[in-house]
Amino acid sequence: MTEARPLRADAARNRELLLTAASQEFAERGFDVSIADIARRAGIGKGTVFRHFPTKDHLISAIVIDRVVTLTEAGEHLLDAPDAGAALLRFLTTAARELRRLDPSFLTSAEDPTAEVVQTQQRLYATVHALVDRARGQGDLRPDVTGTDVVALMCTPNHVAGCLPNASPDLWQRYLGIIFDGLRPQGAHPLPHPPPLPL
Amino acid sequence: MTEARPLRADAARNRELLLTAASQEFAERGFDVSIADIARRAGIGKGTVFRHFPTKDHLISAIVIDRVVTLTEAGEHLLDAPDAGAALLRFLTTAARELRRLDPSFLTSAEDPTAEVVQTQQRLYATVHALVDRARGQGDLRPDVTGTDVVALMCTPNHVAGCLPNASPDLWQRYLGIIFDGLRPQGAHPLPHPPPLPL
Amino acid sequence: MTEARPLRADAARNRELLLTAASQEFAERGFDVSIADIARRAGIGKGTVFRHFPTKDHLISAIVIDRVVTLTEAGEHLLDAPDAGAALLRFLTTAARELRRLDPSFLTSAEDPTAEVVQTQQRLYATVHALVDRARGQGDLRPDVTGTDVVALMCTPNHVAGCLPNASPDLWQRYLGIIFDGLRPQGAHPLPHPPPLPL
Amino acid sequence: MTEARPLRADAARNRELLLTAASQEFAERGFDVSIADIARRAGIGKGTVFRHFPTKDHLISAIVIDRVVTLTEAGEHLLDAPDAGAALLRFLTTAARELRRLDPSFLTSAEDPTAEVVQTQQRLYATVHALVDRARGQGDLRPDVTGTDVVALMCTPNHVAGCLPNASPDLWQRYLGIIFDGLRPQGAHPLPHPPPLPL
DNA sequence: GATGAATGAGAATTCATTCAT
DNA sequence: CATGAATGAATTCTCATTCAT
Repeated sequence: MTEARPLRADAARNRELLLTAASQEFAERGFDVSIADIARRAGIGKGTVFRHFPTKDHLISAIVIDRVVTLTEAGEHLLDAPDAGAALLRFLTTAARELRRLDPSFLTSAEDPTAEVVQTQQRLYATVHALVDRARGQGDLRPDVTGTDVVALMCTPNHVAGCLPNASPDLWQRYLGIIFDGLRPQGAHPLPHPPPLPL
Repeated sequence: MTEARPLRADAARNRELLLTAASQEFAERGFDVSIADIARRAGIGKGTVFRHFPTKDHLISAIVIDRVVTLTEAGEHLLDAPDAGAALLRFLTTAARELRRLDPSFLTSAEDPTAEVVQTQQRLYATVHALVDRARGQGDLRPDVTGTDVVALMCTPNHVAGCLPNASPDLWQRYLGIIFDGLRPQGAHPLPHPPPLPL
Repeated sequence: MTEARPLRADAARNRELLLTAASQEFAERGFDVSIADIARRAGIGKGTVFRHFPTKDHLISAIVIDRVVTLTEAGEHLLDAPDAGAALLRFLTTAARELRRLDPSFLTSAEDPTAEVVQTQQRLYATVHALVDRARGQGDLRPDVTGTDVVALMCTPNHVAGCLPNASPDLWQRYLGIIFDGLRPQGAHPLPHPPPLPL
Repeated sequence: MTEARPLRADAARNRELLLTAASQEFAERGFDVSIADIARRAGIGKGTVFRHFPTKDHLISAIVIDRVVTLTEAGEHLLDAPDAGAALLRFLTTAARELRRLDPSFLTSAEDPTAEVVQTQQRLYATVHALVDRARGQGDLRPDVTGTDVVALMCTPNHVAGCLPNASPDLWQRYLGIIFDGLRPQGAHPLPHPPPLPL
């Protein structure tokens, strides 16, 4: 689903180094880091980056897609869990861990999204919607919250933690706790704005 | 401690035009907009921007400081309000409206913060802490949430709304509602991570 | 027809330096010279080139257009000359002098030609066709040669001379003489291939 | 003086594939095509290209030399033809067909020409001079034209045709016809510039 | 020998910043 | 003071060439 021809051993290793370095740089410093910095961190040449990904955007896409697919698969497994509320919370925990600062806006706002991007997106959305519907159905989620809301909220815990310097690396868990409490039906106040259009 | 020399009338007017234009550009397109675009929008020359602010970062600082001061003053006024919970909510509403995409991380993460930056920051933090303490004291806020948490959460509603393409300009209100519900004491679940160090 | 707002004195001077340097570099080394080389030769910064012309192609266009317009105007004046054959020869002499190695293929093969490019082209073609028709009408040109042929032949003398190392700078005149003799009706042999499509 | 060691069968085959592909690419798209494109067209690896030719320039040289040798041999055969004028025309026809866009300027303008290059060049020049002398001697060529002139004119027909977009692949024949008429003694006008130095 | 992955010099282009007008 | 022209560092991307497999 991702690879076609088997990569040579060294190329595969470099690809991993590259993806790791890029992931970290993107997570730490956002998508504006230069390819040169990524290459340096990966310990490979600048040109090698472009051999693996024809464009910086392709690299970003690949990383985001990889994370999103992992996340989506985790979500799909959670659809079987008996406790739908706990499943949603676990999903959001995984989301925060996987996505870090790679907010899905990159997926949604790509200029001319690849078929792969579109499909990845939709699979994610469908999964989130299903998780949300189940949780709502079991009374574990406030009724006025939609799947699209939850998609938008996925990266929030990291973003909040990122606002604080010297934050502990797990601080996001705290904010996920707060936000998830805001999503529970108990003590929910009516929301002042209608839900966003579905993606 | 702050600059005091009176500006010539036209210079003062240009400064206003510039600040307005920069505010809007930053809010709409982030800090990556070019100085040229800002100058064009302000209807002034690029060089004039640098006469008023020696550096793009200084301009950003000035804008952020301006917003933060406005916000802080609003917060200070709200310290008198009888209903501390409502006051905090009103404060966060103002914060979302004022700050848009200018998250305070710019303040907290500046390389070598000016005295002015530091002071602005601290006045804001003090105010938020006071608002938070009052709300907590009145039982309107869950007891395990700190002022620092609320500082970090200030920009969240905008950030969430920004994850959705074609979002209504007021969509942040919806997410503020959710988050604020998460901050209420009713139905709060214990948080899995201790609070961050105070700023 | 070329400029709109009057340029500042120094900018105008730099523009001239730039156009001159670019002309020479293009003429001597073809369109592949780097912008850096052109800037160096002009004694200006690389960035300045892009202030004057948003793109390398725009610079090339500007130069070619300038030359072609000059040439076209010369051609238009020659339409009044009594001796149409001599007029055509004089036109081709001017063409060789003006165009050097900037063959019109740049005009004809631009990706998405500007309105200005298209218009410049067409004015040139119309002029050449008129000159050719007049010369043919007066019996100074072999009847099987078209205006399009002459357009294509315009840069030939320079190209031939360019094949020889250490050629005298006026050597092209020799090859224009030979080619022009080939265009005369006297002793013309039937051509083995039909004329090209009109441009 | 030329390499003699026998190539392994497959290596010899690859060399042929490479030369063919490179010839075609150079002829169709000029010397700027990338080695990668040539290798792809030849169906061999990029590295193989460099095993056969240490440098892109060496490859170009080899191609040009190959063509020029072929052409020279054709010319040498034509020295026996009874009609020297027709022989020269046939030679120029072959030249246009063989050289396409590979103008001899590559030979003459190489940085530090190989012994092989020099020798190839000189054998060509000698042949052209001989053909020209014979033709002139038989009264089939204007007396003021030299062998060097003809060398320089060899690629002209292709160059002219190349100035027109969508030209028929044989359009060069038309321009060879015109140029050859310009080389005939009938109706020749005195040339305005002395002949170039012999090569 | 053949292959294609890796490399880094160089190209076009952008943009914060400086400085002549 | 205001302006916008000039500058060069930094960025993305290409491609000849080298080298591990």
